Amino acid sequence: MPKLGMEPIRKTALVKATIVEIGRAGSLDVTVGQIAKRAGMSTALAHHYFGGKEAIFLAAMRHILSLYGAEVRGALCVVGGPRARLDAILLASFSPANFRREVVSAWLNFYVLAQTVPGARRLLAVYQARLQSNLTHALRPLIGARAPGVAAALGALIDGVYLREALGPGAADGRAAIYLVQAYLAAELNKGSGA
Amino acid sequence: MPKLGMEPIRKTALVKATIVEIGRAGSLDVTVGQIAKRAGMSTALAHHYFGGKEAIFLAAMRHILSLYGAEVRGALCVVGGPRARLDAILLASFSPANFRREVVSAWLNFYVLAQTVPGARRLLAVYQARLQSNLTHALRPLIGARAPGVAAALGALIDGVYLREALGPGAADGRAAIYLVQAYLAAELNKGSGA
DNA sequence: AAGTTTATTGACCCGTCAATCAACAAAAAA
DNA sequence: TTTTTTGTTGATTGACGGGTCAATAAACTT
Repeated sequence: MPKLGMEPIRKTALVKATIVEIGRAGSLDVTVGQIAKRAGMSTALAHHYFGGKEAIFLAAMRHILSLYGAEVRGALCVVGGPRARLDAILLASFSPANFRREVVSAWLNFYVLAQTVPGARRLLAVYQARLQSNLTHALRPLIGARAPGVAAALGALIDGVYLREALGPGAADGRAAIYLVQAYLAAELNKGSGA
Repeated sequence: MPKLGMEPIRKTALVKATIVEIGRAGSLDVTVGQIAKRAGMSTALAHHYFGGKEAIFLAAMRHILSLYGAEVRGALCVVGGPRARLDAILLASFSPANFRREVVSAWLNFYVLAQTVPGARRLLAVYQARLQSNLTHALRPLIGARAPGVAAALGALIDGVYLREALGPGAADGRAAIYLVQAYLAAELNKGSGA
């Protein structure tokens, strides 16, 4: 009973199923069969629409990234002042959604993939550049020329804190992460006015 | 021509071969056969000494971690003042050895493994606790009670900077990483004396 | 009605891989 | 010297996984 216009539906179903399965496995050791089954179709169909396993993974990564991007954009377009913009970025970066098991697993494996798969590396560069740009714009009114450097550090700090929070012993707590990064921000802003 | 006392030799050969192969593959998609071949023995022997693939991986991770620990200890035992101790930790953390492809790959896959393999998670916790302890001890004379909090941030920053440097576009540059972290340190120390 | 495009699958092929085992070799112990 | 321990491997196995393909069926076109 093939209905027409199935392609986008199947593709998104596969992408979502892929993220879930990566979360379950904690790695990319996920078979096309598992993904297809969870998405409610045959393995052959998954191959038909994506052409191969790697393409499925990349589509899933793109999806994760676009979700995060949307969250940041959404948070940014509401608030006004530069300081509030920074907080909005932090809030979006450490939102509970980003600490779900599937998302954490996707990110970690994304890093692994970025070593060898050019597509993944490009995607990662896009994410980092966007974060850098957002942070720099928000920082510029506060610290002027020092903005790019601080933004770089801030971006790295966000990644590092995320890593530790996600792999830490207890349940991930976004608030603790935000608090920690805000303390760094306070130090940098203070330095600007003090020196 | 079996000589006696082969076990430690074979085991270290396997561990080193494992790290090399992980670096080559960029992932844990490495067969016992590849590892054994590089180590100059049969797959059966690898199984004989380690009992299974996961045990080989964990041994390799332990090796990476112990190398890093030794590097830090070595750097620490030479210098005197608290500020110099901090720099020593940074220097060891961002030494060229840590940016070799195999080491980067081992770390990234270590993170992935830590999600699901308890042994890997424990190992990671040990590393983080040791770093935290080293940093706190070095920071205490400089900023007193604020030391633990700043150490946590510093640890996260080190991980984050490492990640970006290792996955960045160009060749990894430890000096840039050190410079970035030192800028953060300056801000935090300045804050302490300024407020 | 005949032909084309889209959707879909079960079955299959080919390769790979972790793990096992039987067997052999040399040194050490008895 | 016989036995046991240690070292070592080739061959095998059992399972699995990615990818292909032929075949089927519904919808759309002419």
